[in-house]
Amino acid sequence: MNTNYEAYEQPGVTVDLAIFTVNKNKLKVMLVKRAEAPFLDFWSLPGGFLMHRESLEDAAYRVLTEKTGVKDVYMEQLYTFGAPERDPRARVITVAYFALIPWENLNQPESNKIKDLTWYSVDQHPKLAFDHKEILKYAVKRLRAKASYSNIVYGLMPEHFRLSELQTMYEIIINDKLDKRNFRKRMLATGLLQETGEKDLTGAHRPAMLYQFKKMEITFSN
Amino acid sequence: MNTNYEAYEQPGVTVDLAIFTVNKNKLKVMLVKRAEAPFLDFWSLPGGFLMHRESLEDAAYRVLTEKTGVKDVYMEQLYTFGAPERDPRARVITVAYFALIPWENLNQPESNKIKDLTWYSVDQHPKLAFDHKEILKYAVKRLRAKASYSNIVYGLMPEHFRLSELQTMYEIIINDKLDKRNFRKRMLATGLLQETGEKDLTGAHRPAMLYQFKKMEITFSN
DNA sequence: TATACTAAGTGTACAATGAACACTAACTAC
DNA sequence: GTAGTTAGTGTTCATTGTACACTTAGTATA
Repeated sequence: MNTNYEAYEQPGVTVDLAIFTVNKNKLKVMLVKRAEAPFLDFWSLPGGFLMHRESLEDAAYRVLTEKTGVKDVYMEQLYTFGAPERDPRARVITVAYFALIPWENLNQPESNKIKDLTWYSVDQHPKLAFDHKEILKYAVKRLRAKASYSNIVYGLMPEHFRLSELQTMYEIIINDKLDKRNFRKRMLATGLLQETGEKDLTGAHRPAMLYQFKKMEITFSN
Repeated sequence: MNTNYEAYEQPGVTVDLAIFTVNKNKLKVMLVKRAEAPFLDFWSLPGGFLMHRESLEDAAYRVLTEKTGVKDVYMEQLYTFGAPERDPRARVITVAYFALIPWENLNQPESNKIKDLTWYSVDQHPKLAFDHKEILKYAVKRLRAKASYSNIVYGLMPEHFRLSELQTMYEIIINDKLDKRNFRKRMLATGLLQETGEKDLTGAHRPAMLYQFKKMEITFSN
């Protein structure tokens, strides 16, 4: 590695986040409204500059916590975008992360629907600043891919849930219908689920057993 | 995204490459000897600072071509490493790439065994500068994983090859033995291989059909 | 209080895929 | 011409994935 530190004026380094949740049967992503140029008043993914003594992951986590108030969420590095003209004012490269948050864990998210932060359906969002459309597209692709071979979807579920809710979550992410019996067989066979003993008595129908995840990492995360 | 460009002194941005090849039945990675501090005389992955009007991928490709003289190789972004203390002198974040080159495509690689560039077996290499040990480990992990669900191994094969050579290549990468008949069935079933019509007559045994890849992209690359 | 409505919960048969396994063919060397 | 070496080829069995329909347990309401 060349260590001639003075050779080039160094680019800016930011992190940007695709923070996903699911609400009303739609996969949604957090967008914030820009308050300054460039792209004034455009929507963008939340992000920020990397601080001095901060790792990339810490920076991403900082932005995440600032915007959501939530800790202890699933997050992973997505990709680093560095096209020379991606920011019209200066050379800026951005390390993109994606994160998953259960809708239930967001603090009164409806009250956040003030003008500068909101949740948009991923397939129906406004024009985005910078190359954020591309970043979002890549994040959705990664999420959909991982949903089919890992248990990443767990990151979107509340503490306790019915199996039918879990199935619906999978269906929303992979955008396809699943067979109920096969789904249940497969999920229970993983050994990652645990009956809570409680039942969900809402609705005019047979009550459902509530499940939770056994405490462990999300598998196959890399 | 915060665009207060003047807020922080910006870190340096480099690219580093894990360039793999296979020779003498060993997976090898290119290492270069550092000619300056820090880590003077340590071995490291080849890399360099990002230039002004250059995309990250162009920078990686530039380093790759400088070091190998080879174009038209498989390369993908691996991960971005940004721990605050990874470079003892200044804040530097690095975007790591990995690349695959068939040994046959390297120009007289033996003559490169001058003191500052060589190929080391990935499981038997000297102490590396910076966090390059971690980067290399991550790259090997990614390569091994992808070998089992994609045709990424193609990137290591010469133009024409015997099926037994392809099998050996897989075995080296995944570090396990494969069944000959099942392997051939599976490979031919992909439809990605084409007989060249030529036979390899070397050796005191039945000659082998030579194959080539149909001209197309490596699939499942992301 | 009986009937309609709704989502929960359950098993089996068939197809597709993956894994194990051994002999014959075609050449060279001696 | 005999020994040595790698190329090339199918079948059986186990495992996994897929398709598919009825009964159960509650609520709502007539």
